[in-house]
Amino acid sequence: MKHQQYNSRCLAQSSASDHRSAMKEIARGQSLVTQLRAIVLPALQADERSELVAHMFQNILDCSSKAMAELQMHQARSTRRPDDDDVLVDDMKRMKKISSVDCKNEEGVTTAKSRHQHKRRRFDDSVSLETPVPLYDGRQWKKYGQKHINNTKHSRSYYRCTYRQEQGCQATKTVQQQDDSSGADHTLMYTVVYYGQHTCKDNDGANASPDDSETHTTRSNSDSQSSISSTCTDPCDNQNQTSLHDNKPIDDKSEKLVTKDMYEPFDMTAFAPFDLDGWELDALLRFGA
DNA sequence: TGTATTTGACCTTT
DNA sequence: AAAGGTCAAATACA
Repeated sequence: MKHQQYNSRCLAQSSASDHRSAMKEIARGQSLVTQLRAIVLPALQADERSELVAHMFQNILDCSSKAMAELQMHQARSTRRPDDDDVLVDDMKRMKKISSVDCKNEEGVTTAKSRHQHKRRRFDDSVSLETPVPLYDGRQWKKYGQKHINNTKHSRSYYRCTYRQEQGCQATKTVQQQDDSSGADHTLMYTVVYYGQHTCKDNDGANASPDDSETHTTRSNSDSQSSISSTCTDPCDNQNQTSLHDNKPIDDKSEKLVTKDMYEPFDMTAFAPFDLDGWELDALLRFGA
């Protein structure tokens, strides 16, 4: 009996590790497809075929996302131990505690306490990948914070799905430039960690109103050291910010490149290099070179 | 003027 | 107490 329990636990553990390595591979595949898309799409002319290619890239990414979700579900099941029930109970208690303080004052205004109840996220709920194009993943993200992380040169940026409010999509991600990212090939690499699954239905833009199509707008801001665009253009790097396009330096105007509709799969202008942020263009061109 | 981003403050977890 | 995650007022931009 004990032997049987031991065996089933071993099986569960090996299966969990299988899942982890499979998830890693899928994440790697996603990263590669994303990078490939970033190279291929700008090179195509805006015609029906390029739309088809964009659509196919999106489908590939959607498939791998679904596979990832399946694996996560299986992993959650296979690694679940009896004492996890205690954890669940503990979490429930905590939730109750949170909701109990989620009160409003007499004027009906949410208090500071209720606003700032948030649990630290669990790393095992996440999928991380490395990419030179951290925002170019076919999803629409809205930045909600940035934080300097200990022992790292570059700050971490926090993004959540644009459709969080409209559709309650809980997907979030963090993006952080790797400290050792300026290697021999000068490719800036970013670590992107995804938390939660997208439950929104917008990704082909079909359900989004035209006004919603743009969410990722970054700008260079001389008096601030943040934003993703300045993650790679942190104060130390600012001088190095030159456009690699035709090796021309960025002028004042192009320094404020705005990415409009860059995640709109069927809008081919979205993939035009000039629609990319300076840092993205930089990463893209370096990677493509 | 509306919207997105920045950034300091606040909160939870470790 | 330190670190990480989130909020929301301030700010910047189109």
